[in-house]
Amino acid sequence: MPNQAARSLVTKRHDAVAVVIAEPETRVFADPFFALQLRGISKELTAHDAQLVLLLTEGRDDHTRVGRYLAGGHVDGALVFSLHLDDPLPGLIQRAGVPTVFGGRPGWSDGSRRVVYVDSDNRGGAREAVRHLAGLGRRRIGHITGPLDQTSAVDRLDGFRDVMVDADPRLIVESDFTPADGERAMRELLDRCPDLDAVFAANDLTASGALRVLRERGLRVPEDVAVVGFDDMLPVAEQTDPPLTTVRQDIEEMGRLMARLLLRGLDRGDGETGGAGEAAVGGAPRSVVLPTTLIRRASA
Amino acid sequence: MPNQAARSLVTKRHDAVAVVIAEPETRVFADPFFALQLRGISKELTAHDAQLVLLLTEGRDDHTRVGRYLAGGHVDGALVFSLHLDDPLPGLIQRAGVPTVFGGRPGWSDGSRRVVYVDSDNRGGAREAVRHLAGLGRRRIGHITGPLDQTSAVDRLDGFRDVMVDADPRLIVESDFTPADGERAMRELLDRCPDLDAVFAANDLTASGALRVLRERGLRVPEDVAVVGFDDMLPVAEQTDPPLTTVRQDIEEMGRLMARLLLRGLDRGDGETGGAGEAAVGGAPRSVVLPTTLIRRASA
DNA sequence: ATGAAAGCGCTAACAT
DNA sequence: ATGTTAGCGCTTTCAT
Repeated sequence: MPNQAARSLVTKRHDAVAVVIAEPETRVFADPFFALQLRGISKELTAHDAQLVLLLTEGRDDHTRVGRYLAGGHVDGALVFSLHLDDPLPGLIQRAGVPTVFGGRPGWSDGSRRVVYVDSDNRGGAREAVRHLAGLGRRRIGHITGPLDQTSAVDRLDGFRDVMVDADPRLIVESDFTPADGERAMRELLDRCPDLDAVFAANDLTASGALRVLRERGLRVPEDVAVVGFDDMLPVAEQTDPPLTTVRQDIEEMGRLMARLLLRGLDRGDGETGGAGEAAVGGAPRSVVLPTTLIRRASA
Repeated sequence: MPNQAARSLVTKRHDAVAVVIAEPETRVFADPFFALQLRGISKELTAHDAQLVLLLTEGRDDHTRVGRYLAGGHVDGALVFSLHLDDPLPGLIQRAGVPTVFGGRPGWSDGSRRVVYVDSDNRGGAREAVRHLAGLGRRRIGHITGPLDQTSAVDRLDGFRDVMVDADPRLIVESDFTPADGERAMRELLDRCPDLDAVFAANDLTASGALRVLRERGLRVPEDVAVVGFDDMLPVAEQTDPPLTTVRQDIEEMGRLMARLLLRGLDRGDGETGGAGEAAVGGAPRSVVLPTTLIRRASA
């Protein structure tokens, strides 16, 4: 069997793609989100005989290591996740000159660079969630946000505001996508506005925490307070009591699409079509935003 | 900066190790288990400047692909997880001749090969769990097992039997480590033995499903039925109602240790010591079994 | 001590 | 169509 090192030496191709996950906190892995994306990515990569090199970064010092690795030309491209606003990674990556697709719309304001990303329609999905609540006759609708240094959280908040134009600011409380902090946020919301009749939580994990607090306070869901989440993580959304009405995003498909866009950009695209939200068939890959769907269960 | 391909061509080293996760079902990623192991592995590898190449196998056909990759000499070694009894992977790996450390005791009976693995003391932990229940005065103790084609599940069942020597066979029901099937198993247990007063579930996820069924049937935990889990996955065990008494295993440490053993076997061991359950300091790496601890919360 | 050269195993370009 | 050869960028050996 052929020796890969010799092969790469002459072809300058490695058939390997780096997946960079910035994991500043413990949170990332408490959450099936990354696992699902990874799975989508893995499927697409193996279908193209490319390997997945996983780069987990725990802190600032790791960033330089990742930058070095990417610049070292070990991989043909990179898939990068969960950038926060102040993240030095994009700069490093650009300097490394590696073809990259981002997971989620990057947050930096610099419009000069043309970046390719895959995201869900967070804003549209949030609007649909809140409109659903309003359609149920709810008027005092609270929102538990995600961490506002991530665009997904900001976009969902914007969607909330699109519908609740004059929302009482006390009805919005920032949280961090974890169940535990979802509990804290729900308590705060209830303390500020005991008369609220609905909550839109920025993800399912947060919603599950909120549900627990509601029950603990003796409030019935959905009769007293209706709850909508975001993500539709099956193991969470179907197991809550009551089962969660939520905005579904196809996370595995996002991963698959990221890999596909990257591979295509690397000229390995074989003209394959199909799949919802496909980017332009020929030419340079462009960002794609996938649609979301409201899944009605019992909580709203 | 140096070209890695050229470097590997002459040094025959890649500073990369493969992590192979056999993922026959969807389950693997619903479960934070692998994420935690991965994190431990990643930490140790990056500390030694080695890269992590992730190989996910979805089905039989993927096995040959993995075998080919491993035999292709792309990586210096492999870390292999979640083997089932009938798994063709070990054979392929051995044929590929790649240094390997297994996660969890491999199940095949062939004692001829000397394999290196890292595992928790599943049997001992299970014994401790059941003794705790017995110490609470419980007599009709049920056991919801994991999938019995995995050694971890078998070992925990053996631990259960060590204490409950003459256990009524109806008190044992096989499950698959998921919350949903945990519910099913708990119902079955209750239908068979309405008088049971305790349950040892083979993992926390299963226990959480059992807890839900118990509440749904109006049984109080721990007054009517005491429950002990296994794993101590914080996001699960602390969030259940009531919080779960469980057997803790240090999953991240297992991952770290696997990587350390492998690296040492590759002669990259720099004499580093420390860490519980460390294998022999010099010489070839040997398997290590990490201790478990009972964590008392409210459910038993 | 520093520098020149051979060769790792492959692919691509060239010659037959 | 098949066979031959240069050279990818590094490390290691050997000579200065």
